[in-house]
Amino acid sequence: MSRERYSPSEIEPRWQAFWERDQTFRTDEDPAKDKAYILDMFPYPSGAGLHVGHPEGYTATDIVARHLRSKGVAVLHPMGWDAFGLPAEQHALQTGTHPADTTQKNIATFRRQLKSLGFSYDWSREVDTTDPAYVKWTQWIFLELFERGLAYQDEIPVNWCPALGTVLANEEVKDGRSERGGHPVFRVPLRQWMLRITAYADRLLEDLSKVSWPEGTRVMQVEWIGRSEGAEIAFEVEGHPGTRIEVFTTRPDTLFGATFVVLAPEHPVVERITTPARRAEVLAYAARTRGRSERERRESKDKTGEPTGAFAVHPLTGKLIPIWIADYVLWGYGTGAVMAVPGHDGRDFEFAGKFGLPIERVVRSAEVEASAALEAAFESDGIACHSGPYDGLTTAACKAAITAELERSARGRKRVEYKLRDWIFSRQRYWGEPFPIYFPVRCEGDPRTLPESAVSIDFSSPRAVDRSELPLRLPDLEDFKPGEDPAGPLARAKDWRFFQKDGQWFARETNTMPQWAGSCWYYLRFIDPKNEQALVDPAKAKAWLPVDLYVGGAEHAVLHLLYARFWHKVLYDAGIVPTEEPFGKLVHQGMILGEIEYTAYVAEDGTRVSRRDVQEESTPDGRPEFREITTGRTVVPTRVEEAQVTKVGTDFVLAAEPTVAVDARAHKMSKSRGNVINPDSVVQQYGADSLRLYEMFMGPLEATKPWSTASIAGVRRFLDRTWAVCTRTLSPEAPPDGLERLLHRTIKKVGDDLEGLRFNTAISALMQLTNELFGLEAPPRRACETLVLLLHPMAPHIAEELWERMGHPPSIQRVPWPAFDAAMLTDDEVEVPVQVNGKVRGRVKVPTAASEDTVIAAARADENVARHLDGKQLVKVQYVPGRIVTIVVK
RNA sequence: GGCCGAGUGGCGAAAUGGCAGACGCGGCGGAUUCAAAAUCCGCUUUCCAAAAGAAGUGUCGGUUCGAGUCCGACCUCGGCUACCA
Repeated sequence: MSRERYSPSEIEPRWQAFWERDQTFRTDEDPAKDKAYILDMFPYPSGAGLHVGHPEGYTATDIVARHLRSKGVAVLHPMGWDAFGLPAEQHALQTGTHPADTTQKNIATFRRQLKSLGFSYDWSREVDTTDPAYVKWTQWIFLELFERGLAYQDEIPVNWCPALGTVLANEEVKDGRSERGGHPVFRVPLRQWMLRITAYADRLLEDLSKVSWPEGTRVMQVEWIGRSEGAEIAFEVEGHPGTRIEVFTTRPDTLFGATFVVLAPEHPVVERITTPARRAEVLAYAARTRGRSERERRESKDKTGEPTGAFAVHPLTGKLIPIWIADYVLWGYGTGAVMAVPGHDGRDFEFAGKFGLPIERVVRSAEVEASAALEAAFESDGIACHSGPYDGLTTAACKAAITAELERSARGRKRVEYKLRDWIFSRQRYWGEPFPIYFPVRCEGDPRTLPESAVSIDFSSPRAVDRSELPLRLPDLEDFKPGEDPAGPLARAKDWRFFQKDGQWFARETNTMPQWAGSCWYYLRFIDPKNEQALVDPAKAKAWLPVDLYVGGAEHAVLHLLYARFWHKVLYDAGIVPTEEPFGKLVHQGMILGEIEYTAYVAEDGTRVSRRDVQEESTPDGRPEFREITTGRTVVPTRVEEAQVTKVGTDFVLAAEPTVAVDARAHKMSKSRGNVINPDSVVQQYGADSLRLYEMFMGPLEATKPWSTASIAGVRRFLDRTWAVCTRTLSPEAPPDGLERLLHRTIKKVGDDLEGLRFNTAISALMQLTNELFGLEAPPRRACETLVLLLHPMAPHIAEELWERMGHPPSIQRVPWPAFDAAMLTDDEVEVPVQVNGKVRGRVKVPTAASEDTVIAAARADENVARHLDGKQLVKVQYVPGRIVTIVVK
C-alpha cells in the first residue's frame, strides 16, 4: 500500500470529476424506497462569489443527503440560482454590461465554487430564476393568482426610493432607509400590483402548527401576521349628521373610559369635520406628517397632535368627547381612527397627559378600589367599574356584553384585524419577471411614435397574456436607468411595450416582479425541472413533497418563508400541489462571524481609555462615535493584537496597562471591516474536506460562531492522521474486544448525531476513533473501513480515496451504512464514581452486570471513601446502575 | 419598549438531573533535527511547592441524596422588532 502524503489538491478534483462522470448523485426515483427531499435555500449569485456562510448550511444538508443515501433512502438534493435582483442591474448601470451577462458570469463562479466543495447535488436539476423556461412558470403562477382575484392593482402610498429608482416593500425598508444601500425612502402614491396575502392570513397562521420549525421562527410569523380580535365601533360626529367615525379596538370593555377620539392625519374625514378656527393648524399638521419620513416619525417618540375642534358622540353615554388628529395613530392599520382610553392604554395615557385630556378608570384589579388614582395606564385584564350597567364584569365578559349591545343597536360589531398587509408585488425595475398583463390604449396613430401625453392607457382593464404565449421575455435595453419618473425603464422600450391585436393598440405592464417571485416556488421546479407542459408533474409532486429538511438563514424567517407558504397554499387550492405546507422541518444555520478582534479606545493625545469609561453614541448621520464618559472627549477604536492583551477577571486588558480594558468581540464579516474569509483560499490551503469539517466542527449548526483560521489546521491534522492510519499495512485480524466495542459505540454515536444534526460531536467521536487507531502499528482493516465509511458524509473526497486504496471499487456512496450491535455498546466492566455527601471521594471498577449490593460493598471498601465514612452515621446509600454510587452520611 | 436566543478554561466547545471541561485550538515540557518547520509523546480550570484537599458553569434564592441541566428573581451580551389601538 502506498505511503504518499494526503494531498487534497490532488485527490479532490479527481473525485469531483469522477462523481460527474459516474452520475453518482443523480436523483434516485425508485418508488419502492423511502424518500427525502433535502433542500438548501438557493443563493443569490452575487459578484463577490461564495461567502464562508454559504458552505455552512450546504455542508450540513450534504452530510444528511449522503448519510441517507447510504441508508437506502431516495434523496432529492438540488441546487439553483435566485438570480434576478438589484445588484446585477446596478452593475449594468455602472459598466454597461447587460444584467443577463453579469448574472451568468456570477452563476458560473458560484457553480465552480460549490463544485469545488464536493456537494452531492443533482446538477441535472439546476434551475435559474432568470431562465425564460423558468420565468414562463413564474408568470403562469402569477396568472393563476390574477384569475383567482388574488392579484389586483391599487393606487397606494408606497416606499419610493429615488436613489434606487424603485418602490420598496415595507420589509425592504429599515429605519426609513432602504435595506440595501441605506438610501432615504419617501411615501408617494403610485399604481401598484398587489397580492391578496391577507385572504390567506388565517390559514397561514393556523397551519404553522403543522410544520416542524424553530419555535422562534413560528412566533415571528405569528407576530408578523398579527391577528387581533376586537370590535369596530361607530362614533357620530356632532353637527355632522350621517358622518360616522369607525374605530377599531381590542378592548371594547373600556368603552366607558373613552375620553377622546384620535384620527390618523391622513384620515379623509379630517377635512370635513375640522372647525374653521382649527383648520389652519390641523391642515399644517397633516401636511407635516405626510412630509416626514417613517424614520423621522419614529425618532421623535414624543406625542404630537392637534384638536380638530369637532366632537364625537359617545355611543353609550351620549357624552361629547373631542376629536384630535395625531401621528401616533396609523392610517395603515385598522380604521385609521381610535377611541382613546387613556386609563387603560399607554399611548393614550401619554397623549392625554401631554394635552391635559381627562383620564378615567374603568377597569380595576381585585385589590384596587374603583376610585383609586391611575399613575400609569392599567392595561391588564380586571373588573369593570364606572361602566354603568357593566360594573363588576370581568374583562372577557364585559368585552362580550358591550360588543353584543353595540351590535344590537347597530353601532358596532365584532372585527378581526391583522398587521399583515397585502403584498406590494411590483417593482419599477428592469431585471425582474415582466408581468404577463396588458392594457387597452386610446390614441391617434402609432403609440410607439407619439409623445406620452397623446397616449392614454386604460389601467382599469388589465388583460392576461394567453398562457400559450408565455414566457413574456424582457426586451433588450441599452439603458437600464430607472429615470426620475417611477414608471420604470420598461416604459422606454416602446417597441416592446406597445403592440397591436385585432387592429387595436395595447400597452404591456412595465412594472416587473420582485425578487421574491422566483424564490417562492423554486423548490417545486426542482422536482420536475425540465417539464414544458406543467410547472411540476402532479405525480412527482406527490412523490417528493413536502420538503423534508430545509436549511437556510434566519433572515428569511418571515419574508421568503411566508410568501412561499402563501403561493404554496394558492397552488394547493388550485390542485397543483398535494400538501398544504411546503416545508416540513426547517433549520436556520447560525451566522459565521469574523475572527475575534481586540479593540482599545485611544484619545487624541494617545492615552488609552478603558472600555468601561467609554460610551457609544451615534452622530446625526447615524455613524457610531465613542466618548470618554468622564471628560466627554472623543476616543477612537483601535485594533490591538491578541498577544498584547491578557485576561483579568472577566475583562480583557492591555498586558502593558492592566487598568485599560479592551473590547474582545467577533464582528460580522464585511468588506469594509476587511475580515471576510474567502472559501477558495481555504480550499486551496487546506482542502475542501477540511473546510467542510471545520465548519461543522465549530459548534452547533444553529449557533453564531466566530471564525478561527488556526482551528482549521486542527481538523486538517485529523485528516492527515486518518490518512496515515488507513494507509498503513492493515491487519486482516478482527479488532480486539475493546476496539470492537469502541467501533460499535462510534457507529451508534455518529448515526444518532447525524440524524440530530449534531455534526460537531459526530466529528469528535471520529477523532477519538482515529486517535485510538493511530496508536496501532497494523490497525485492523475492518476498523479502518468503518472509520472511513462513517467519515464519508462529512469528508467525502478523502473517504472515496481511502476506500479505493483499501481495494474497493468506487463509489463509497453506494456502500451501505455500517450497523451496530446493541450488545456491544457497553464494556464488561465500568468505573463508577462514589459520592459522599455530593463529593466524589473515589472510584470503583465493577462488572457492568454487578448487583447493587456488590457495587455498594465495593464502594464502601474503597480506602478514601471509607475515610470519609469513618465515624459518621449512614443516612442513605444508592447505586444508579453504571453511573454513580451516592452515600449520604451525618 | 416588546419578542427570541445565549452566558461553562486563555479560545471554539462537550456533558438522558449522576465523575464539569470530551474533542479541537492555543500554551508549556520532552523526543526527532546540525538547526528550524513539520511530525510524535506528555502536561494544561483555579488556589496550594506538592500530596491530601478546597473552590468552580453570569448573580441571588429554591427543589433534590445529587443541579451547567429543573423552578423563581435579577444582571450582561447578541439577534429580530418597534406607537398595530
